[in-house]
Amino acid sequence: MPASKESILTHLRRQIITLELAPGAMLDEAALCAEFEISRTPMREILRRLDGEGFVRVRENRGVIVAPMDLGSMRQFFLTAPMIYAAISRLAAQNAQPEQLDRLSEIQTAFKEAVASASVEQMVYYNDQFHFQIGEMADNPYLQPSFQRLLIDHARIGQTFWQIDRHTSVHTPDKIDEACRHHDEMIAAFAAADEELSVQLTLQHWELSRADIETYIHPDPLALDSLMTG
Amino acid sequence: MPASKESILTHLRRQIITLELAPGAMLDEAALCAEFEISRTPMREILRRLDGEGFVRVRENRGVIVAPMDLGSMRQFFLTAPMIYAAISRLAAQNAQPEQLDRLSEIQTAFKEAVASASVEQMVYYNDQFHFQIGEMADNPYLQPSFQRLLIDHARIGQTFWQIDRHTSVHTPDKIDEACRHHDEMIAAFAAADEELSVQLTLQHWELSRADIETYIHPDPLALDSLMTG
DNA sequence: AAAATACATATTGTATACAATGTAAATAAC
DNA sequence: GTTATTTACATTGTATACAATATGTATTTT
Repeated sequence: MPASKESILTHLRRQIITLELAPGAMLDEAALCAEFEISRTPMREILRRLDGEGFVRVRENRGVIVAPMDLGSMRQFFLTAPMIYAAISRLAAQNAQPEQLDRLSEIQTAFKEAVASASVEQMVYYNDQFHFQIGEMADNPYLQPSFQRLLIDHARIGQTFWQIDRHTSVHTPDKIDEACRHHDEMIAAFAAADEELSVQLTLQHWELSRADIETYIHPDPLALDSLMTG
Repeated sequence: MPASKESILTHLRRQIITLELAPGAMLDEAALCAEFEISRTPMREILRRLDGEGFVRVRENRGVIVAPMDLGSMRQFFLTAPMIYAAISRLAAQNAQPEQLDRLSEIQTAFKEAVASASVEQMVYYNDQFHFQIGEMADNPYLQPSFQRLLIDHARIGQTFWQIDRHTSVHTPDKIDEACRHHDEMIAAFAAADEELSVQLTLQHWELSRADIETYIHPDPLALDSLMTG
């Protein structure tokens, strides 16, 4: 039984934000057709849609690659994210519908389960879903596309550093617990339609993430003398 | 000779922002194929790309329509535009390349010609191109998609009110001259990499546009007594 | 006569064959 | 031995036939 287009889109989006498909990786059209048991026409449509959403890049006559993550856009990412996140958060507080808040709580439950089971991939996925849902709540067709592009790279950058965490065992579960608490507080702020609190919490949440990433970009230098003399 | 895909995209984008294709209008796939002498496959790709860019909406099994302009998103438009415009402007001042500034000047020349020939459609088109180019200069892959969506509706709203202008003869060429002067000053500010001035001019430019539109939404009420007694 | 169903038609979506383009290996030229 | 050019192959793009879905009309039912 061939997969539905919607499910294939979801599957590929997930693979990309969890780095299961690496930035810059070539996507083989024929292989994907075989994998999902559909013909080239709808698969090409899916890939072009993912291009429109910023997940992949379709290059004329030269195949499709997963959207690269270069250092240049990293700078733009840190510059842009807080502004858009704050704006989305304010709008979410203004416009959140009860059913949307329920959905947000559901996602948060799934996120907590992922934290409990220490699955980095699941954590990244449900964290992304959590913020995506906030974007839905904001209900601003102009900001949405930028916000969603930020989420793609935020997930991928986060995944990168959380993976490093696992290897180095440097990881502080405190950070994740704090992020989780932020989520709970944000849900409450949205439900209370408290714009200022929503923005404030969102910026705190961003700062936590930013500082975490920065730690790995600018780590405390090694003690040179001990290396030289030890 | 069939038209190239790129030229078809440009053509349709232009028709949409100049309201030659009205918001909500049905696009007949077969008719477009005949018009541009290409088969359905590449035409469908074009329409889906335009969807990704926010020009049209592809509805599953129910055809393609020009992106509608409802009152609800109008509010979001006025809320969002100044923030994004200011951010793009600042980045453009930071990152503008000489060739990009040359191109911006070229577009401004074309805009002035449109003003001189009083062609509303041409004015809207080159004004859009002018701001689009500023978006290119900003070179921020995260903001670009939101900015471009704002430009689509800004062009269409502007076109709407300029057309009313023509009918009512209420129009003040001063406004257009002022917008034109803003453009010149913005070019200079970008060239000087003066971020603060760029942002300030952009917000002035926005305010001019906003006030102009508001005049038509909230016109001075008619003098009731003169109607009753006249 | 109004509502519901079934049918015919038009439109959209998918599969696939064919054409065009890019890539890489092999040969030729220097 | 290195660089060009040619040629074969793989991949991407396009046209078109066929399948599925929606829409509007005619027929039936109440």
